[in-house]
Amino acid sequence: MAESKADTRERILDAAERLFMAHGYEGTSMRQITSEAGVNLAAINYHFGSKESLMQEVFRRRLDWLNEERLRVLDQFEAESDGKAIKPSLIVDGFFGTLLRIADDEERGGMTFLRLLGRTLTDPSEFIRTFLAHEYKAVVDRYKEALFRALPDVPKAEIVWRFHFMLGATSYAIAGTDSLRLVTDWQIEAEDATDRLDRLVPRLMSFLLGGLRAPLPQFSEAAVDSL
Amino acid sequence: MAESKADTRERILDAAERLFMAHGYEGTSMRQITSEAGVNLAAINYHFGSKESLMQEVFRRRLDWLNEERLRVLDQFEAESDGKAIKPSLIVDGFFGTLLRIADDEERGGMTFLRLLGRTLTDPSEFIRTFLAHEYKAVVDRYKEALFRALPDVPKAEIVWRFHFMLGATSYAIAGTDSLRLVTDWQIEAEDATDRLDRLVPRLMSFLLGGLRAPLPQFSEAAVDSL
DNA sequence: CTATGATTCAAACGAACGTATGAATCATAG
DNA sequence: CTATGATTCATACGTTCGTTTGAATCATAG
Repeated sequence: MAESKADTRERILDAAERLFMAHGYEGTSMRQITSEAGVNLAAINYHFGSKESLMQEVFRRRLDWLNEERLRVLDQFEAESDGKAIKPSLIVDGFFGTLLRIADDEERGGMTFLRLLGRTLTDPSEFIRTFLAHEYKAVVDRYKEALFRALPDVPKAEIVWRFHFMLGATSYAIAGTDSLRLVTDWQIEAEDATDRLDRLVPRLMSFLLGGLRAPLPQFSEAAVDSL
Repeated sequence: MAESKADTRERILDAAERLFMAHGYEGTSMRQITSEAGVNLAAINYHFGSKESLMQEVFRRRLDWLNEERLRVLDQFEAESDGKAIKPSLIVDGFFGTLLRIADDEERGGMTFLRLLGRTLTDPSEFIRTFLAHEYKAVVDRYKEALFRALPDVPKAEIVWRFHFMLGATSYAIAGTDSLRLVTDWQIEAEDATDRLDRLVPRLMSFLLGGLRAPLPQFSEAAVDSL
């Protein structure tokens, strides 16, 4: 019984994860989900209550581990650095590297979940954004604090902005991997898929760290005083 | 007559732009649009043919100017640099700065259009992505070429990736300005809105250039040969 | 074996969706 | 002023949406 229940629930979650990634929340119907999962239409409302709750559960299933792992990694860095600030490259890797390495980990959602997450960060639906914001807040706050300590000469506002920029570059890098690839449409040498994934992490890391450590911007004319 | 027609068309486009930005394409109904525009429900199908065509017209109205301006700026840089490569900072400003300065230009769509564009780059809807890709291709190709010449020591594949990352950071910076602000939730000093916008451009430019000029990534073990 | 609670199922609900229609209204040309 | 073509309008069409319902089926406990 418990197995059947868990089975149906997981089949629904898997199908929903894939379809929400491919067509978005509004663009995916419950009939598509239950059809792809091979379960009855009413199963979603029975097991999750509503489409919204299903969406939240799709994320919670993956984010619980991700956020715990991110905190665990940061704890470990802090324990190993006895009092001194952690290197920015380690902090960035703890947050973004931990996320990106899910790509190879089908158990944790793989590329499907990564793309879903990347796209959802800019999703227009109100309840999704508030849910994600709430889910992320604690972890982001800890990483921000770590960056403040690691870069004492950089104004905090600047660090927050750059964290924002890093989030954007990362989410777009994974969400757009085959959507807006058309835009850039690299006639570049066609690295095969695995290559591309293996190399994405170091490539993105270099970019993020370069941006994080870039020279501070010069603001024109007025309003320079507060710096 | 022509005025009334143009008026209705523009009222629809304005309302659609705002609502698509706020709720997404799938999340916005034709009844919401016509209601907000103060026109009859059938007006959209009469003037645009379908909801999809309306969406395309919403973008074309803004992108036509943006793409022309980007090409114009690049042409000018090339003319002024007689033969020599253009500085990366100018190229980046030509592409991303030109975009971001729309924020202050209500005539060209202002923040509403910027947010819509940022969100749409990762939109799940198939036809939207193909439309945008087609609309962007020519301009992106010219800017890529300019970057290739400006950074002859950086492998082309790397430049293409970093262009991708810059696109992501930018679109997220504008799309998420009040959505995922919750995530970062800066208790930082509350710069007022105009300040924030004035400073966003130089802040983002510093970040983008830092990322673009970052040290090249080191790939682990195998597959380093092709570099 | 029987009873009980959990799960699945087919079927239907009302609401909202994008689109189509034909008459009414409008502005202009002759 | 009248005729013509463009625009607006109220209304309806057929689908699809998320959700609900009550009976059928299943697994386990007594």
